[in-house]
Amino acid sequence: MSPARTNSGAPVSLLQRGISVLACFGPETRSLTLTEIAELTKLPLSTTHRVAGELTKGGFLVRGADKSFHIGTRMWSIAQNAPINDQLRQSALPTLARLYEETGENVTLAILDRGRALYVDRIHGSRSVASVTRAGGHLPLHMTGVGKVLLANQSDSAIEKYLAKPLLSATKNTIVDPDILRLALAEVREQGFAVAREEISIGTGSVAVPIFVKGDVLVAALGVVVHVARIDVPALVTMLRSAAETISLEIDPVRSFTKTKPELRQR
Amino acid sequence: MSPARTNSGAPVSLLQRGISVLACFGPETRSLTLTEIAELTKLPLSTTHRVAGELTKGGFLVRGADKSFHIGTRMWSIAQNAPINDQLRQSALPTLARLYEETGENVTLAILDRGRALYVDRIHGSRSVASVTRAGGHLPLHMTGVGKVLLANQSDSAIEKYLAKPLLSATKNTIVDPDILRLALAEVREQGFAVAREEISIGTGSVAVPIFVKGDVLVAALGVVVHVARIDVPALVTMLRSAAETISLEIDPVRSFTKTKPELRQR
DNA sequence: GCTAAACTTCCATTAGGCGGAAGCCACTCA
DNA sequence: TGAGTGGCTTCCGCCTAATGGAAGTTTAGC
Repeated sequence: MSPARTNSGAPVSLLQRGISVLACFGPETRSLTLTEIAELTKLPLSTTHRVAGELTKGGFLVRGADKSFHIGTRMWSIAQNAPINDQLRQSALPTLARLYEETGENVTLAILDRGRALYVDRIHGSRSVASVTRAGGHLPLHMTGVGKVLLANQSDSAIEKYLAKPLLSATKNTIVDPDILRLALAEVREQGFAVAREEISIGTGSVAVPIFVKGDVLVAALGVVVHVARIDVPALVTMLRSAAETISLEIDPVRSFTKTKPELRQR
Repeated sequence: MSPARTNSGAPVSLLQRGISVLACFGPETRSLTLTEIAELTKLPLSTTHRVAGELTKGGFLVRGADKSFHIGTRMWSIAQNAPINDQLRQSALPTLARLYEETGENVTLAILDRGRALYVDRIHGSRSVASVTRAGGHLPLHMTGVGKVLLANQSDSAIEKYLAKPLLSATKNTIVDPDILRLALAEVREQGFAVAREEISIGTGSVAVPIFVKGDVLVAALGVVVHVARIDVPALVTMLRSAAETISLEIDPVRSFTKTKPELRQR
C-alpha cells in the first residue's frame, strides 16, 4: 500500500479511507456518484472505486440503478445499536411523541457530542415550522435552546474552552460576545431552561430544558422549535419539564451516553 | 497482508474485516470487549486490536472506561443519512406518534430488506405489551403482521422463493405449512391487511397494513403489536389505514427505499 | 503477593492494496 | 451516425501497510 504516496493527506489506513468515504454522506449529500466521492475524499478514482465497491459488498453502501451510492441498510441497522439510540432515544420516543401531540411543534432531543449538539431525534410535522435541525445532525451550542442547555451545564473550564473559540454567527441575533453568552448561560443554569429567539434562523425560536438522571447527571436536552411569535415560555417550560421528568424516569439503567465530554463532571 | 494465511475464512479485505467487527454489535451485544470481538470475528487478537483501534480513531467505535467497545456516535450520525431513515422514517414519525397516542400500543414500521422485515422504527411505552421488535432489527416475514403484508405484496415468484425455504417456527401458532401460508397471503392481499395471533410470541398479536405510494408501489408496512386479548381488528385496521394514507401522502418524492428486492415489481 | 486473564506492543515477513493508464460504456451534439 | 465527452471499470507491476505470533504489560481476583 502506498496511501501517503501522493501527498501527506490525513487518511492513511484503508479503514480510515473507508470511513472517509462513508463520511461523505450527509444531509445534503445522501446520494453520491463515484466521481463525487473521489472529489470529496481527494482519493484517486480507481482507489475510490475499489473502496466503495468493497463497502458495497459489505452492505455499508448500496448502489442505485443510476449508479449512485447511498448508505446501506446494513450500516444503518448496525448503527441502531449505538448507546445513544438504544438507551436514550428509544426510551424518550413515546414522550417526544406525546409532547409533539401536545404542542404541535417541532420537538427535538439532543446530546453533547464533540463540542456540538447532536440531534438524537426530532419529531416534526406539517403543523410545525421548518427547522434546520435533523436527526443525526450537529449544530453549534450557542445558538439553539438545546445547545445552550447542554453548554450551560458543563464545568466552568469546558464552558471557557468553548467561549475561547470564536462564536459563529447565523443571524443578527446570534450571541457572539463571550461575555454576554456567559451571562446567558448563568441564567440558563439558574432558571433551568433556555430560550433562543431567531438566533439560528429568522422567524423561529426555541425553548429547551435539561434531562438529568440521578438528580444531577446531564444526559440530554429536550426542546421545541416554534414560530417566534408563538413562543409562550411559561407554558412550554411546564410541558417540557414534565416530559423531561418522564424521560428521566424511563431511563432506568444509568449509563454514560456521552463518551466525549472530558471536562464534564465524571459522576 | 496475509488475510487468508491462517484459514480460508470469509473476510479477506481489511474493509470486510472492519465491517465484520462492526457487525458484531447487535441488540444483545451492544457492548463488547476486545476478546469478545476477536472470538466473534474469529480474527487473531492482535489483528482485532488494530482494526478496533483504527475504527475507534475514526469514531465508528468508542471505548468506555471499562475498556469495552460500543458503536460510536460518528457512525450513528452518518448512518442517519440512509434512504430509509431520511425519506421514510422521518416522514412517518409524526404519524406513528399520533397512532401511538390513539392506540397506546406498540406501533411499528417495517420495510422489506434482504428477505426479512426490517423494523425502521417502533414506538412503545409502558402501556404497551413487551415486543421482540427493535428499530433496526430484522424478523422473518411469515410470523408477524408487517411481515405478512410485505410478503403478500411481492411477486408470485418472490413468494414462492420464500416458501421454498423451510419456515422457522417461533410458537405453536406460527404458520410453517407453505400451503396454509399461501392462502393466508392471498387473504392479506384481498383484505388489504394482515393479522398475526401469537405467531411469534405467546400473548401478543399484531395487525398491519401496507403503505403504498403512487397507488401501487409498496414501500413499507405499518403495524401495531397488542395483547392478544385486546385485538379489535376492525378498529385497528381503520386507524392503521388512515395513518398509512397520511404517511403515503407525506412521502412526496417517490423513490425506491428497498434496494434489494430483485423480484419485486420494478415500477 | 501471586495467578490468570485481558490487553498492548513489537517486528520480520509478505500479500493485499495502490493508482496511473488504458479500455469501456452511455449519452450528446452536430 | 460518428466523433466527442464524461463517468465508470479493469488491468497490472510495484511496494508498503497490514499481518499475527510472541513477548511484555496492565488489571482483576483470590
